[in-house]
Amino acid sequence: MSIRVMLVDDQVLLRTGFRMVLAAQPDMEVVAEAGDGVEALEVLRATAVDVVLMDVRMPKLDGVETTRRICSQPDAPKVLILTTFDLDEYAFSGLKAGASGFMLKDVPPAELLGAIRSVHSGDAVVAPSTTRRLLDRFSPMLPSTGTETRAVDSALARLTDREREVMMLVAQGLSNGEIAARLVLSEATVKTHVGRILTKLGLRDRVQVVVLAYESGLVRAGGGAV
Amino acid sequence: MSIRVMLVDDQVLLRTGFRMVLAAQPDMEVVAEAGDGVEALEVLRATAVDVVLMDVRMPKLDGVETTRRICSQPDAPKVLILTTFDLDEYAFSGLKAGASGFMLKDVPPAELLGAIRSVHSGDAVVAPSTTRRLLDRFSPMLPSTGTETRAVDSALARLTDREREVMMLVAQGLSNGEIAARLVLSEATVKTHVGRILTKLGLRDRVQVVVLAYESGLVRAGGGAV
DNA sequence: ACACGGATCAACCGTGGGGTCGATCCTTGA
DNA sequence: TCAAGGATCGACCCCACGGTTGATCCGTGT
Repeated sequence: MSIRVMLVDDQVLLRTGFRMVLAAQPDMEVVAEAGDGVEALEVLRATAVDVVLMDVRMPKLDGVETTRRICSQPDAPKVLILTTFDLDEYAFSGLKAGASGFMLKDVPPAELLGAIRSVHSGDAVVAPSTTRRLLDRFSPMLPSTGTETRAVDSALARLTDREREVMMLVAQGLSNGEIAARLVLSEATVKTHVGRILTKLGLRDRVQVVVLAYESGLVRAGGGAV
Repeated sequence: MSIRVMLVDDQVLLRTGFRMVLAAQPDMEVVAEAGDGVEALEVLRATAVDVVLMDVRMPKLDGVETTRRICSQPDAPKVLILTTFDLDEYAFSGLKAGASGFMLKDVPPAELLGAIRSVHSGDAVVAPSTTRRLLDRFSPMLPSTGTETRAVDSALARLTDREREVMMLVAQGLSNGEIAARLVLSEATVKTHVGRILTKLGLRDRVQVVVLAYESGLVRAGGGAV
């Protein structure tokens, strides 16, 4: 089945150009268009879409906010943000809003098509020049606070939040040192946590932790580790 | 003037493949090769190079450390890191060490060539799937549907039957001794097999083997392990 | 006949991981 | 106010693990 693409941009000419390029692709089709954010949200309620090409600067509702609302919905399409300049803050805020990619409007068609396919298959795409700035900005890492803990196993439930957090990283194949760096802790602390995890779960070593993490559903295959 | 490329990888076959691809390009030439980090640093002292294609897993001096030393020098060439999988920390630590890019070894040649040109012109390039994880790390929770079994499958196919048999047991959390008992072998033999598995798959330790086994579908959750 | 890859084993060694004990700091709640 | 549990860190020890090298045996293919 072909990739259903939606174009959101206030410039009609630009939409036309993109439609031309996409029309030449056997595995893509433009199923919807919109000239601003409000219109985009309306159309999306009535149309099944895989990938949204989203402009940033638009009347009524800008691309970032539109992206946020789209991505907050269940079963949301992937959003690929397009903009003319990359020296603004739109790139980062757009990605934070849930976009899967960010590209300049002047990319070669072939690269844009590749980006659409990457995004559609679940990957993220960022323009090379933007990537560098992203890396520069985020190399000092932040303490992540993703606490979406559901009721799991009785044994797993006995773990503290912190221990479960460490366990997730162990289950991704990280060493104690790497976990310490990621959480901004000393390696000694990580060893303490890992040791407690092993004791509480009755496991021998971190290898078995990984197995249990997958078997218990704490971690699901396809989580992006590979 | 054409881009002077250096290949650093301990697999001669892989170097040959890359050399073939690059030789067909009018704007590129392979001016140097090395099989490990130490050799790479030596050669670099005597040869002018624009872009280095660097493997991560190598004997003597790994790709990350080699990259760090290269990039710490004035007038250093750009380093593009290549690896088989991206499930480990190599990507991040490589970029942190000063690399300008990170790509999987199984990228389409056209994409690799594009990456080399991007890096040479000063841009940063990161494989799409890695970009996603970079983003995930800093903006919690994005829908992830990693479809990236190509590289895994090809590398997995390089394992012998016996190695795959051992890998299955490793993936169930067994120690080398337990595997030896299970297969009626000496522990030394098991260690040999495990070592080869790690080398062939480009992994660091048995923990990552478990992760890969689940992520690649070699093992599926619900198998009654633990 | 020979080369080659796979399977088997051995000895060495450095390191990361796990066990144990102990310590401080903080929040929560009785 | 004090007890309890969680989070953080350090020191120590031991061993499984992984890297390296090198060896033998066997089947396949040239």
